[in-house]
Amino acid sequence: MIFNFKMQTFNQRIYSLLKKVPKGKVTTYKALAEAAGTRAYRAVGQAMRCNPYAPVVPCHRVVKSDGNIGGFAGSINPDSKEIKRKIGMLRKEGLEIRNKRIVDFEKVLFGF
DNA sequence: TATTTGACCAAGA
DNA sequence: ATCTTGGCCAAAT
Repeated sequence: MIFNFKMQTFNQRIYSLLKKVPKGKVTTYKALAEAAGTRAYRAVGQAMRCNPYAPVVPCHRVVKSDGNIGGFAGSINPDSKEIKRKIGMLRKEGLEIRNKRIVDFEKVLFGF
């Protein structure tokens, strides 16, 4: 499979919103959904899993509403190497993560 | 067209 | 703190 032209409208809205989140800040699945004018929190997660635009869409800046990390690269297991990579990226952007949680989570949330 | 499935959420027990 | 339950809604099957 080379190209897949499915799912343009919903995901594209999510992607363009997510691209606005600056380095050093994060957003949540819920916040993205609501900024897009919907309550499809879970569909946002699916949009990330299918994310075809790896570098331009910073999926690693999307976390859960309770401050937990969430999934990454198809993995949901917090101890997986994929999640560790996500944590590493966030740390590199200046965020502090302790025990799989964002420190001062509310303060680094990006406001749409 | 109908059912199932999530990188989710919030409230209870 | 952990587990369950019901709700949510777009995508996949």
